[in-house]
Amino acid sequence: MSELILSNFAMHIDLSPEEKMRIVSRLQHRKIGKRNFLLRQGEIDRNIYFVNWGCLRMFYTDQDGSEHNICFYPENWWACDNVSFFKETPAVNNIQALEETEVYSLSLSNLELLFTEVPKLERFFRILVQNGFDLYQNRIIANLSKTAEERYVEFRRLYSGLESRIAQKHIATYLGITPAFLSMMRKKKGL
Amino acid sequence: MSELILSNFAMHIDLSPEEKMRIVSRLQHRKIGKRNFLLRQGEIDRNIYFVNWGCLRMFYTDQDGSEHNICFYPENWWACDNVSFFKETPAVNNIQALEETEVYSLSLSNLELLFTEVPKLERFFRILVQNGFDLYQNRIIANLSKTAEERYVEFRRLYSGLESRIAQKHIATYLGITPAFLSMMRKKKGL
DNA sequence: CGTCTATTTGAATGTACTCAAAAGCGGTGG
DNA sequence: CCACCGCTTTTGAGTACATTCAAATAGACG
Repeated sequence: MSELILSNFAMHIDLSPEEKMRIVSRLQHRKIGKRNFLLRQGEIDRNIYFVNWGCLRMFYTDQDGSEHNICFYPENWWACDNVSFFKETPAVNNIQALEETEVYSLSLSNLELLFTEVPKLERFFRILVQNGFDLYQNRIIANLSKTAEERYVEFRRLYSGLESRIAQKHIATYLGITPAFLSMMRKKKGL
Repeated sequence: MSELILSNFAMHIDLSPEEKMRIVSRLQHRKIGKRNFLLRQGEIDRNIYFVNWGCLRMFYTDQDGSEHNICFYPENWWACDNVSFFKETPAVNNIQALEETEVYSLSLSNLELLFTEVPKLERFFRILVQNGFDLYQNRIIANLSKTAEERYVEFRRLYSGLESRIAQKHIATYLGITPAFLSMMRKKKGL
């Protein structure tokens, strides 16, 4: 039942059967119904989540009450508000399930225990943070230099297959455009 | 001569005089002339830089050859292409001096040695990475939800006093607008 | 002082937004 | 299983934000 997360670890580090067992024994396991929250603005993010199936989103709510999607997390992605989780400070973002979703989670204290038990994991999570950094940086570059249409194409490439699973209004706020404009763009391009 | 960098460390960790000495002894010291590069697209970023005085910028060059400023680093900031530095992979970005600049630098191997000598530094650099994450996340949110004018105001707040030191075209590409539009905006608002 | 680059200005254009209305779709209860 | 309600998507007209291009002006630097 935890094949996916183990194969995810295997992308960056080799684990012995014993190490795998140690890790699995520390994992919490949980299902979240559609539209339910794993984290709300103002709370401290106490867990890092691995999505086994389903899909999460992280979003920010501005002064006007408009939501802006920062990131999607379909199966095989790791979700958390990095800053809140590692610094143990109130999150500015929300994390919500877009579908019925199953996650494995690790609290910060369990993660730190695991780091002493399986030191290789330090490397894994460092890479994870770096990849997150990379993703954010690419996003900034895309927002600075690309049109909405190019960003849309990039979204489809990054989250291949996800488009048909989530509402267009969510894709629109991820791209930084209005749902109306996304709809028009799709029609024009026959996408 | 290294007061600024020591006060920078002191923002997050307390160091004994001995620890300070160990750190200072590992620092490289260097001056870079205006318009010179510390890192070019495709190279591996071998150092993390602390700006003692002067100003650096990190920018990305797209297919058309247009430059997009990702970040500025005036005095008391740490500059590096995080992903390239920690993963030792070719950088997609450039780092260049906008003014005659003095930096202290640490190679990855020296940094790792320092981590064993002064373990507190692990905490410091973890916070540094988290702050970088935070900055990037705010930038994404700003790009998704704010107008050019609001982003401009945010830039002036974040980099207080920097505006008068650097070319407007650099501010424009940081904001994701054209120099012409920035000029018009400034005039209209009497900013 | 001259050259080169940066900034300003203006007109025409394009990209994306707002608002409002209509159509589509999904879930829920009878 | 159908009908209805609420939310999402589509469509269109009018508008605002930001761009391009070009020319004029101002600044920086050798």
